[in-house]
Amino acid sequence: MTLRRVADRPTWLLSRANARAHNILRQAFEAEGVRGYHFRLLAALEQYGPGSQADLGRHTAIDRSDVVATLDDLVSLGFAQRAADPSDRRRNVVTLTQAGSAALERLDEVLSQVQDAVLRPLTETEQTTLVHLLTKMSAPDNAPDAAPGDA
Amino acid sequence: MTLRRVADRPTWLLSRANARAHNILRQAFEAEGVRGYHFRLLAALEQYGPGSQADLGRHTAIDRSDVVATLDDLVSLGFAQRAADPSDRRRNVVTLTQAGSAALERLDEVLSQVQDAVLRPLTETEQTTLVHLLTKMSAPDNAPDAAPGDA
DNA sequence: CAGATCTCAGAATGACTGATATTC
DNA sequence: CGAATATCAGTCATTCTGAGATCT
Repeated sequence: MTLRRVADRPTWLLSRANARAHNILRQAFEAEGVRGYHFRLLAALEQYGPGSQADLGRHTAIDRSDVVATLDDLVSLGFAQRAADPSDRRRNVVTLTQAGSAALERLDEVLSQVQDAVLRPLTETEQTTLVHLLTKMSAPDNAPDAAPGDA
Repeated sequence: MTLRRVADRPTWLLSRANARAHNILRQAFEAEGVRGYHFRLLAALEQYGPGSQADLGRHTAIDRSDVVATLDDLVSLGFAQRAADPSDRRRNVVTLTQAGSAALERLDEVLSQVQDAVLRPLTETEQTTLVHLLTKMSAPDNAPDAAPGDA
C-alpha cells in the first residue's frame, strides 16, 4: 500500500510491524489450536497459581466476560480446571493442569520462534534500541491517557 | 499487566505501543464519525482520483467486500459518489466530493495530532531511529512471508 | 468460456457493554 | 445495603472467505 496520507506515518509503520508479528503468531498458535487469550490465561495461571476468574481477568487484562468463554475452551482442552471455592461460594478456583502446563511450554517456544523471526532483520544492538524506544514511548508516566494530576 | 511470559517480549511492546496509538486514533476519529477504513478510502480517492471499487480495494488493502460497506457510509455522509461507468458496466466509478475532500483534511490534521501525542515521549533523534528500525524490520526483502526465491 | 466486478452473508479475533443471579 | 463474582447476550472494528449475479 502506497497511500501517502497513511504510509508516511510513523504510527503506520508501528501498525504494520505489529500486524506482521501478530499474523505470524496467530497462524503459529492456530496450529496448536489456541488463540492469544488462551496463552495469556495459561501464562497467568502458571505465574500466579490457582485463583478466581476475576483475578485472571485482572492479571491478563482480559475482560471478565471473555475470561469465561476462553476458560471454557481451556477446560474442554483439559488445560485448566474449575472448582467451587468452599470459602467463598461466589468464586471459581481455576487451576492449571499438567497438560495445560505442557501446552504453555510449547506455546512459549512457538512465541520465541516468532519473536526471532520478526526481529531477525535487526542487529542485536538495534533490537535493544527498539525495545528501549518502545518502552519509553509507552511508559505510564508518558501515557497521554493518564496525565499526572488527573483524578 | 505483568505477565512474565508475555510482557517480556519485544513483540508485546510493539503490540502495546500500537494499541495505544490505535486507541487514541480511534477515539479521535470517532469524534468525526468515521473509522480507519473511511480515512483510507478517502485518502486513496484523493491520491488516485476517481476509480473503480476494485481499484480502491487494491490501493487501500481493504477487502473488496469491505470496500462496499465502507463506501456506503461515505456516500451517505456525502463524502463520495458512486456512478455507473458507461464504458464498463461492471464498474462503479467512485468520486471524492468536496465535502469528502474537506473531511479528509480535517482527519489528516487529527491524525497528525495523534501522531505527535504518541511520539511525544521520544526526542526527535529517537523518533528518527524508531522509524528507521521499524522500516528495516518490515522491509519487504526481510519479510518472513515473502522470502526471495519463492514461487 | 475465463476473468473481473460488485454485492451480500457470515465468521474469527480482540475488545468492550449491559444485565442478571448469586454471594459476601 | 453496597460490592464482588460468574455468566450470558450483545456490539464493534478489522480482517477474511464463500457465493452469487452481472458484465467484458
